[in-house]
Amino acid sequence: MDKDGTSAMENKPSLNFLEQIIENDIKNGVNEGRVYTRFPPEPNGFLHIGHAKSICLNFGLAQKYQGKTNLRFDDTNPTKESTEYVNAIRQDVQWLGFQWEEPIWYASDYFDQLYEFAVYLIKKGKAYVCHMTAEEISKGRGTPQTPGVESPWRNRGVEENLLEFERMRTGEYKEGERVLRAKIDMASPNMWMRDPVMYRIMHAHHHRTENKWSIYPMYDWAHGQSDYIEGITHSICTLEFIPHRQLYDWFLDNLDVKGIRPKQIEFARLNLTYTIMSKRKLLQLVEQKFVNGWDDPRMPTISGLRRRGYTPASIRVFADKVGVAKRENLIDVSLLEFCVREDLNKNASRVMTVLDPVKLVIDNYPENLSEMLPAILNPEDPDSEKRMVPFSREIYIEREDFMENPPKKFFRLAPGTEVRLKYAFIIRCESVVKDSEGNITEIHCVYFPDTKSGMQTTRKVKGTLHWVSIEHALETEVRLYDRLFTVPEPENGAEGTDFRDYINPESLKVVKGYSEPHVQTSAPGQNYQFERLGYFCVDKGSSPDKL
RNA sequence: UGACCGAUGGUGUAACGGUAGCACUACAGUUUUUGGAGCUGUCUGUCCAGGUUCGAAUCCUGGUCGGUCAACCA
Repeated sequence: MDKDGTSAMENKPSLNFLEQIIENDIKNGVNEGRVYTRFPPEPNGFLHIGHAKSICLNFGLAQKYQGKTNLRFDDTNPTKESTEYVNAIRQDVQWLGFQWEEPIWYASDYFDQLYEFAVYLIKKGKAYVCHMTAEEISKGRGTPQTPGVESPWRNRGVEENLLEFERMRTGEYKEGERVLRAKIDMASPNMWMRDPVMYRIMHAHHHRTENKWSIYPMYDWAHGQSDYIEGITHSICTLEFIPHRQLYDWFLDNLDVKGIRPKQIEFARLNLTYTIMSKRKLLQLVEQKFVNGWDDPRMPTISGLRRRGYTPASIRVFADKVGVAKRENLIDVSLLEFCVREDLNKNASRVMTVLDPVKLVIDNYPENLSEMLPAILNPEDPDSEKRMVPFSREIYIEREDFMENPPKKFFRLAPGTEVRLKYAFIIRCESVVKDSEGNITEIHCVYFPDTKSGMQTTRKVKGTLHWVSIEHALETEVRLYDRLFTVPEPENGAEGTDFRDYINPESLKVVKGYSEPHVQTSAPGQNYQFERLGYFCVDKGSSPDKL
């Protein structure tokens, strides 16, 4: 027994490090034991599978500890952001199955408040207006090994700073002429503490505040304060923000905040083999038309995965399985693929489709007869609905399901052998017809009427084939998606990365096939697990030529 | 050459001083009214060197290796 009175032998589910931090905070009554998280995307692109991990983390943690989660758009850089992205992101979060606390927040909601905070810091002598150029500031910052030098404007008076800051706001200066800086420590070993920029001048149109502002807060100045204003307790972000944490805390300390005090916690972002996860590069793929938009089914975006046929549940399970820790990771994309397969195998409807058809004639089946045979929509689901499949004398089977000279372990159709047609009868191959070049054009079989699916029979077969009645077949275009990239990832950096060297030409194939008529009545976006093909999504919601 | 973060099989992740477990991958077998389905099994792991301890993946010291940081991006 430990101090809590619980047995050490008990099989407690293990907690990840975030859960441990939170449980610790709850135990110690930090922020009254409340858990309030937020998901704070910048609306400058579509969300991808990496964001999905963050979404599942933030919303999942709040759910687990009876807390709440805000959706906040970090829209502090008007030149890169748009309402189009805002809408796409909202849709993706909802589709994943999460509901944020209303209303949706925007960092731009706090521009006035942030301005007041900045004035407060100026009055405390903790911030100043600097006239140096971006280049001068960067140079003055020094290097990680050597201290920076102080700006000549660093020690000017409060009144002058106030006046200058006001002029920045009213738009008197051109972009780059002035900047508001926090007055911290030019010799700090942490580069982000060497008088970081809080505001820069941008004469840009903002998607929400329009032309009201000519100064915009930097991420560091906006983020922690936004967290504070919203009452966020645990501000979860990725590892590259670790050096920013000191600054995050400095701002909060110097604003003398009271009440809920947010805490920044970092975790390792998701990396996937064969998958580009950088928004900048995804934007490049879109802009340079390597793909047809952010929601192209070959993209690792949430909307791309959705169109590809991924289910929200499969992505949530994936996010859970990859775990969360502080070390850099590279998850094998096959884990993601495993998660969809597992979900779809359990839940997706089945339908028979033949992609590379060869005609098969059942010689002893009546010529003008056809019958409807009952089939299960999903054999993995005991409550599965049934569908009726038409059967007739002439059918298509997959060309690869027949071999004239089969090797030993070939259990499908060959001259003289018997197989079952799924949901139908056992047949035996009697002969084949070939064209002048020796290609098989017809396979002739006999069937055994007393072997209809569900009947008792003593005949044993080693294989079962899928098939489609020619007369009833529906011509379908089947889209097969493979991974977009065949190598792990194009070299980092390199503005001019030529994706052509990496793109898998087989990443999208449109194949003509024949399906049973059931497909016709199905809903747009319906997932099917095609027998022997894995799954694909019948995406009737968009026109095929869009791809 | 500074500061910070990290290191457990091929890939991830657990074990919180007491049997190194789980999942994915790979491979093998088995099975089947189609499998990229099911079932069974196998392979591979605590970065190194010291120390503390009855006992170390875990604690300490020192190394090594990897990552991050010098946008008026987020």
